[in-house]
Amino acid sequence: MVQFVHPSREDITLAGVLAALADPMRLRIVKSLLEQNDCMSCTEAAPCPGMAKSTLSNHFRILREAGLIQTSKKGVQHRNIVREADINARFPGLLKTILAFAG
Amino acid sequence: MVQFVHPSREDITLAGVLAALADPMRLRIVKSLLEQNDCMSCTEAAPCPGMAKSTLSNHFRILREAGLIQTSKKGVQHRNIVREADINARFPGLLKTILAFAG
DNA sequence: TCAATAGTTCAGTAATAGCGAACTATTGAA
DNA sequence: TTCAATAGTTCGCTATTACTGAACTATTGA
Repeated sequence: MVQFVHPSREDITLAGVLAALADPMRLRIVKSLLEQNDCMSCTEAAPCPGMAKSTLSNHFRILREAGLIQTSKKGVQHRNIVREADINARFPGLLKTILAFAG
Repeated sequence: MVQFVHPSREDITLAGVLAALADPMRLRIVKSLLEQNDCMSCTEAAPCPGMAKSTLSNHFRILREAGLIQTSKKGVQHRNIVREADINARFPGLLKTILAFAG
């Protein structure tokens, strides 16, 4: 069983969030997650054409460790949701502002 | 004479801006530049204790190439200003929102 | 002309991204 | 139970990038 690292709300840093979002693919992933409001990684929901599974897994790990998403197991799959409440509590308006400009 | 690379306004990308700001030192540099509204790199204005000159130079280069600052020579020194108008035109509110949470 | 100052560039090392291959965990069916 | 299929992670590799001190360039002023 793999345990996921999720920083607590107060451990989410601005630099960490910005670094996590400073990648077009991860920006798209977060945007997509918010639009679907529930998303399975990899092939299904991730808008990542022709990207290696391991690379995708790494992107999700970076988002997770930055505190942007929460991952839980649901059968074989992983369910990822954006930690909107935590991010908004920590940096009000930041996520919305950034995503407004995301492709 | 060193020529500086400054992307045009429309070449400024969201990912580029976020990547440039996804470093605590560079966030502080930009914040400091805005507060002073005019700033010489290195020792004088940069809030960077004990950081190598080359590292600092590199940070300024990254900010410059992301389109966040404009550098011009003024005698021996370099004058750096934040390209507020360009950033705001491209991503209204983004800079203000991010800097509001910067240390 | 020369020393002092401000920055950049260079070379080396350390850290990180991206990839395929191998591995783990869960489901569902024979 | 056992085995194949599926979803992700981890590993080993290579390629790119960051950090640093040392050397270099450019400008000022004596």
